[in-house]
Amino acid sequence: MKAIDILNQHNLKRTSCREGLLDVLIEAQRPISENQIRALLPGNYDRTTFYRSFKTLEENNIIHKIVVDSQFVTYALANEITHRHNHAHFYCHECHKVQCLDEVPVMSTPLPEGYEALEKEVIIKGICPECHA
Amino acid sequence: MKAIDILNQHNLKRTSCREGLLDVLIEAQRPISENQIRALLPGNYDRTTFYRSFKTLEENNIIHKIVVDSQFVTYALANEITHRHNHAHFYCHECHKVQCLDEVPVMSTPLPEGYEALEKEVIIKGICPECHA
DNA sequence: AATGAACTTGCAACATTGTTGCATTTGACA
DNA sequence: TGTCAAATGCAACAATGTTGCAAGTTCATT
Repeated sequence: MKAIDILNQHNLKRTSCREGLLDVLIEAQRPISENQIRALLPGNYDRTTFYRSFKTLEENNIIHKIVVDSQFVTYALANEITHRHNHAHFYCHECHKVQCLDEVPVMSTPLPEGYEALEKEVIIKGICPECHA
Repeated sequence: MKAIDILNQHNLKRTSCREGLLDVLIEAQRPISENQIRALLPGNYDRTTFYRSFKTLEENNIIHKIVVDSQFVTYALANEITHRHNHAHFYCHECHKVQCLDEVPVMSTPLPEGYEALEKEVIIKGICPECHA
């Protein structure tokens, strides 16, 4: 699926910022930060535009945001899996990379009476395979 | 357990900021934000002092930080339960309150080969009992 | 192709959150 | 009470994110 198709599918205008942003995320295949995206993105977009693009894409469930820490936010393409199910994320303390664990099921947590769950964010922090000595 | 005792137990100096901060968190009995703490805290401490106090208290496992969103961070007292086990948090979209779900067990997620989990953050977002019509 | 309405962008200004270095003050303990 | 390490307040700065508005684009329709 190409960036242009995604935008068309959602009736969003095809602008170079949105298209570039999506291209970078498609290419990356894992969650990356705003700065990483900017480094990979040809052209120099205003921060405002960037944030507004993120917002639009997120509202349309095209991308999703992963808040690892208040100072470390990443974005990733949403796919059929991430779209339908909640899924866990892994953050590596060594290499600081974030991964979507699509294949890891997020157990439905039994909540006390009266609570209605709408979304669920799971972030597991530790050491990833690549960083294990 | 009073604020003073907690500080002594951890060999931390008893300063009015730390003591007040802990008093407010003990009183609140649920996670609250920096601004909420400040509103409840007599005296007017510098932001720097506040942040450094949070850091110290967190490093000593006296409090823990819950990042609901990059723009919404709360702090809560750590207790025996939260200290020993991972626990889930609930964020209500209506009243914007955060709760520690001490009694809700966080399932140990089976990770793919090679991943080592050290911490796990679970935030469930939805509607809390009080906000249900 | 040209038009036009609606949407998107860039800019300036601002708000919030968090950090660092340094001089001053405070707490703990002899 | 004096001493020293630790904590605080201040100033300056950095990063992240938002808003209003003027100018530029996109896209469907002539």
